Amino acid sequence: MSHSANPDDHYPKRGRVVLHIDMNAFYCSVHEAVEPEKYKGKPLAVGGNIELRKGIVVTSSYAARAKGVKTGMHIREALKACPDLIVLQPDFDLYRQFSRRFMQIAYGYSPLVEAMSIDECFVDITGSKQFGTPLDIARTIQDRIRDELGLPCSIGVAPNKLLAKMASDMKKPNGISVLRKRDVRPLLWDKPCNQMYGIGYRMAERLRKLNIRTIGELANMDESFLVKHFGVNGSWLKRAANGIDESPVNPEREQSKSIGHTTTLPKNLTESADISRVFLNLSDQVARRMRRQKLVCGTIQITIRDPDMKTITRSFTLGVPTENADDIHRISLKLFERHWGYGKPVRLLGVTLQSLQPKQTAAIQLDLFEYEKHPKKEQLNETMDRIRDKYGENAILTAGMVGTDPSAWIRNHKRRGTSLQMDHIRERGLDE
DNA sequence: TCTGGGGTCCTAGGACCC
DNA sequence: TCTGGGGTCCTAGGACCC
Repeated sequence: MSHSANPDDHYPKRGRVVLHIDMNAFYCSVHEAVEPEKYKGKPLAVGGNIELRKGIVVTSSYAARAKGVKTGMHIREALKACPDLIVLQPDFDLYRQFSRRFMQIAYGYSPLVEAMSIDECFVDITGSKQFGTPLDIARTIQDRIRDELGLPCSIGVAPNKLLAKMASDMKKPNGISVLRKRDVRPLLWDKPCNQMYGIGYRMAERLRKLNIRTIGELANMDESFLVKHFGVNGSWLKRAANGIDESPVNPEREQSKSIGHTTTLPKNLTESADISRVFLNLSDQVARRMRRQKLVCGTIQITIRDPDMKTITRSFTLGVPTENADDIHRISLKLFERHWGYGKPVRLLGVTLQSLQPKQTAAIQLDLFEYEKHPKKEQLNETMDRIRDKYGENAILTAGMVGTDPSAWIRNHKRRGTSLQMDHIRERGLDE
């Protein structure tokens, strides 16, 4: 494996070694791993339900990609390109279990694991010499994820997060790529700017207007010129294009800053009864997710999208933070009525909780007496949460949640008993 | 008969306070 | 009649990411 007997030789004297693990076609791969006899090697897409106007490909398997299926494509078009495509509805509880398990494997080689999203993480292995060279460790992790979970992944090995992230992208699926600072010039400088992590469509356009098309051109720009045009972002741009990134791998992901749910409605809605029911279901689900993390929210934001895809948000800050679905429902409706009103059709509705803080600190900061004004309600919340954890979201429904209209689909998936919550990983780290 | 859903971070103006 | 400067919070929107 290693060319040198001493792994020491493969670690920098100064500086870090960072891995970026990127699961390949994650959602589809999970379904293939769980039911290989049905799905292994088949053209597969995880996507929305066309009947409910959610007909978009979220992820597709490599077999499907080979036939022209792409993320973001309408299911209809995907089926045109690949008639034998199997379309599956997403199962996020299942994905979260596998997410946790692959990160746990990485955690065996360093405590510095940062969950970046459900299918990606960074691992700082600067201090992991006892497990071998960086390449040894990357291979071991990749093998174990394949053997123990049945999932493919790509791994980037680099001196920082930015390069590790870009390295994991270079060989898919099942690749391992090393990207050192000296590789940046030959490998990245001739690539267009938007290939750089952190530069999206808009920024690339703005750069193009300044005649900056490649990462190399960006790297060689005058910093003061970039700062003049992009403010503080200017220095970041130049440093990134030169492969410089000091940001640490942070295993202690702070608590969530916001928790939200949005849903595209099966049909545009205008009626108050329908809209109220959708907000009730959204409020209920979002409040439950917040309580699971033992948080309360100070601000409630709603999202409204009209049939032309124009989206607005409106928010309201409470005097006293809450954890109750009915408070959230009441405020959401009030915001909707104040800023939109009935009769104007809406295509999508959402509820997002912000200004989150631990319930404990809220209770201390605020007058405890004021806060515990409704001890019975708190007990009721806890009891109902427990029952629903055990028997599924539909075990208890409040009046008004039930509807023949499919807004109820929001909670229409059963929770598995063994389901592991990403929320908990975030909250307590990986070694709970 | 277009274009899902979950986030983070940043900006910018106005209110309000000192 | 003119009018500083700093700071925080709230609100709305936009860019970017997976």
